[in-house]
Amino acid sequence: MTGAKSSPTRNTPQRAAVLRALGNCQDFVSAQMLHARLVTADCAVGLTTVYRALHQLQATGQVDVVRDGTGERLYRRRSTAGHQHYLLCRDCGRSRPVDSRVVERWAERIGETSGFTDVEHTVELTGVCGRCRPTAH
Amino acid sequence: MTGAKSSPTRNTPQRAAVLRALGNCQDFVSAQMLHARLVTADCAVGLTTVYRALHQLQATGQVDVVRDGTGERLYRRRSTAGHQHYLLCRDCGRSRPVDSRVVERWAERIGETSGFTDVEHTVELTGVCGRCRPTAH
DNA sequence: CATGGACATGGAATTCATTTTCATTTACGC
DNA sequence: GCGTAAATGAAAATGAATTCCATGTCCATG
Ligand SMILES: [Mn+2]
Ligand SMILES: [Mn+2]
Ligand SMILES: [Zn+2]
Ligand SMILES: [Zn+2]
Repeated sequence: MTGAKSSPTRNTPQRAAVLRALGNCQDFVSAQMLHARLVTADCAVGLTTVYRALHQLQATGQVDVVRDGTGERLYRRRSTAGHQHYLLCRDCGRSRPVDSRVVERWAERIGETSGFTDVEHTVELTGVCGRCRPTAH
Repeated sequence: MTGAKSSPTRNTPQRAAVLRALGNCQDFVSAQMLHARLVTADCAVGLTTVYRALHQLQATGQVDVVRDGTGERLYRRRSTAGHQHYLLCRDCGRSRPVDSRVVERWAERIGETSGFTDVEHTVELTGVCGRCRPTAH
């Protein structure tokens, strides 16, 4: 087995701050945005540490990660345990979870029949939300 | 309608070279890889031009684009007209198209029922192909 | 209380794909 | 051939993400 090396994690105020700031965000935020907020707010945290914290949170399944159009990673705290996919507004970033059971089964089936192992999937939906839609004249 | 601005395109040897090089590739390649090949081969093309050519090809639906684990964009000439999704080997990059009709319908339905407009989707599958799978002892 | 070592931090420097700039060249309708 | 908009490409800029590394903090031990 690949040595199940539980990431050794100490509780530091910085990590707490990152998690807290993440909790205050309604929607997906980039590491940079998050860092900017933290600098503005009470507890300043280094950008490097923000990235490290986000990596850990991802590794332990506490955040969902998506990529925006430019490839930048966006993070969002995962409330309900479990895998989720989202529909994101390309303009404002607003997001909503979507029911992806159909896709999960589809991906699973491909994993079983493809001859590939460890099949993982990325599914992202983007659109323009009601608030961002230009009202017809 | 959104002004159907047909990209005015002149026929240049560079663009031809990019398209030709792309045709010679079995699988997804990055702009950088493609550029490296072109430099080695007969017809050298500037990196900038490679990027520009790929953008056009993407805009006109002549290539499929995916992102690898690091977010780098990979391109592949689209042989059969129409939308495709792929299962990629994380180790060697080998790819195979997958039947995604289920997902297409799913995405379409979400587009209709979500209150979002212009819903687009990204679906990527990655795994480890037979050739890359470490043989059990 | 030291002392030590493992873990953490964060500013600076680095990496690297992609984009921008801009002076120069080229394709092509007339 | 001419004129000009389009295209090219070298160099510089951009920007997210990572790596370096000197410094700081936690904690188990004696
Ligand atoms: Mn899923
Ligand atoms: Mn599709
Ligand atoms: Zn919106
Ligand atoms: Zn492989």
